[in-house]
Amino acid sequence: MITLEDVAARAGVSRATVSRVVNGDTNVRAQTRLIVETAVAELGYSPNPAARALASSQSNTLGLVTTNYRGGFFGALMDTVQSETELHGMQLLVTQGRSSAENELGAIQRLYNLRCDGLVLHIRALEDEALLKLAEQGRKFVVLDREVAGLEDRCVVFDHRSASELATQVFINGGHTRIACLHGPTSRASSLLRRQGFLDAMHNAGLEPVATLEGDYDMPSGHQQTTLLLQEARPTAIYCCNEEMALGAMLAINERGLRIPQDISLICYDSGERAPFVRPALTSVHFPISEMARYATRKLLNEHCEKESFLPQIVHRDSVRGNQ
Amino acid sequence: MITLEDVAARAGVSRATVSRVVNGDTNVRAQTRLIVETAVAELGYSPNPAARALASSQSNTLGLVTTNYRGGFFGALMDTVQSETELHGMQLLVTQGRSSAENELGAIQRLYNLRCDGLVLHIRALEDEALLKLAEQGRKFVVLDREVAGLEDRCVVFDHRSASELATQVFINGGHTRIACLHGPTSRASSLLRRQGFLDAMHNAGLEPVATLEGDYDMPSGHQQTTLLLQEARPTAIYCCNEEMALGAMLAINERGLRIPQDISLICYDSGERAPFVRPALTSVHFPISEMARYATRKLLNEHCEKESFLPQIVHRDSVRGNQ
DNA sequence: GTGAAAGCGCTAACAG
DNA sequence: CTGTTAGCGCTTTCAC
Repeated sequence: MITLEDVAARAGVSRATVSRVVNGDTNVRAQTRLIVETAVAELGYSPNPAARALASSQSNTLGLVTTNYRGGFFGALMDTVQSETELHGMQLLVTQGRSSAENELGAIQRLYNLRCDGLVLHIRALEDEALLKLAEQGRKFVVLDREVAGLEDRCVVFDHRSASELATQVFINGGHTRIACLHGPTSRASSLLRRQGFLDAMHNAGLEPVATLEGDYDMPSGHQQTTLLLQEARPTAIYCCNEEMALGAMLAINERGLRIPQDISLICYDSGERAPFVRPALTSVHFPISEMARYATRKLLNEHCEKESFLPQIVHRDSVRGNQ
Repeated sequence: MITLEDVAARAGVSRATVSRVVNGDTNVRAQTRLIVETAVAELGYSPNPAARALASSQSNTLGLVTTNYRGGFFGALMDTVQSETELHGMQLLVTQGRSSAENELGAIQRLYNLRCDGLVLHIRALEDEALLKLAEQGRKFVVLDREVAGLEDRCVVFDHRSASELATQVFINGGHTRIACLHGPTSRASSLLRRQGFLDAMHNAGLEPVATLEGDYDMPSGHQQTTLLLQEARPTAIYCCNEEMALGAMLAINERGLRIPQDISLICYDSGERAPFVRPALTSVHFPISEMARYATRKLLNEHCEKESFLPQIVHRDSVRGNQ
């Protein structure tokens, strides 16, 4: 392995100087810099991260902990956070919390033991107090898509309630009155918010929901709940709080011999993975997880980045009937 | 930060001894071990990976490079490789090759520069020669789901041809004669193999394919190709070379007012993400990527693990009509 | 603008 | 079985 020493010898300078040019220190004469740079190139030198980390007591590593790796927008999330991390010349370590507070905390501890310089947390199970305690210990982290009281400045949030309200409003504006909502587990704060947005919009329009059904954010539960719904009621519009459940709902609607949007209109929460690709393409309310993840990573790396807020937006596609 | 030194002082032993117990060296008296262990626990000591890596010139890190992070079975792949890596007390670094030879090589180099002890490569674009050259340079890696001539012992492979043959055979045994195949890009070796298996089975049965169509392994292309197919021909069975295209095919079939399996039977290549969850659940030929990934990781870590081979298996579900 | 020197926290011989 | 002693390759004062 080529070391700093080798490069220094080749260039006829000291190790300190090589270190300076490699790290972009400006206090080096242009000529010296050039000599060193050629030596680096000729030798194919690449700094040893372990030595660097040891000497500087910075690992140059960020950590990402998510609930799980499967489905949903995990790929997009990881992609975004990693791109941003690499843009800063750092590397990313990723771990999953496997949907339990215990595992999530374990993952976090592991990452800190690995000396990560900071963590992006996209977790659901771990309680606020644990996060608060971590902050007290001086740990550096940001929380993605979750509001923690007392940690507002570390949280990158999205207003799920008004996003849902907006989505529901599309139906209402289109003249729909018999509207159902298929939401996620009531054990999750963001599910509750999404449902609330729906209820608020209905209430403000003086409308009674045909039904509010609870699913698991997966396709089978979307299919099952919608099947039950269609047996008992005759909604003209269904609002699905994520894409997977919307796929399940589509299946159930098709099986029943009903058509979208002629018989039933559909809007879903959009992570951009599915909604544009099914037929009919689903009208949705966009959840800008990538943008949020990018901002979260920047925030972690750079204390003073200007505050951004993320507003829900409707993406009109082909699954809604009515005078939009 | 608590160091070895601190623990040594607390326990009244030398640093070397602490290092031994932390690393599970057996040459330590039980009593000494106990004292050290309590000191570790009381102080909350956790070894500094950078220092460790520097001193031992092993990073304790494995790398995984994949084509991309989105869809397909990436989540399962990453999950499996990481679990196996952590089982060995190591950590995993993941990068994507973004489907170009250049990027894939870049990702590999980056990971080696980061001093990864070994790499799991699940890549498509990079040419065999580049891989051969890497091997010559003494780089440690295994190749997942790809056969590289001259590197057979580092490759974990699956017989895509016979998997496809097996799948097609299910249709044939069921009495189908008008069978079409929707395969992936012919630029990819494994796509070609999957198509070949289909053609072989048809040929052996003395049957002429209704059509062989090329898609992009994504849902829109599955939808599009199937739509075209149904305009021009009337197959009773379609074999789809991945799940996403099968979803697209299902949509097209539904749109045409046809039913699965009454009018058209469907079988797909199965990565386990989708096929079991749609309605009707899709009969498929299982591609055991998780098992293969686990084996690949073990192989990377342990030179002498017994050879495993992975055989295609049919998972019967509800999308095939006929006397199976 | 550049060099000398002192570690960063750990592992790995080598003694004893 | 345990301690001593060198480094691992780099960053970082502090002089010059």
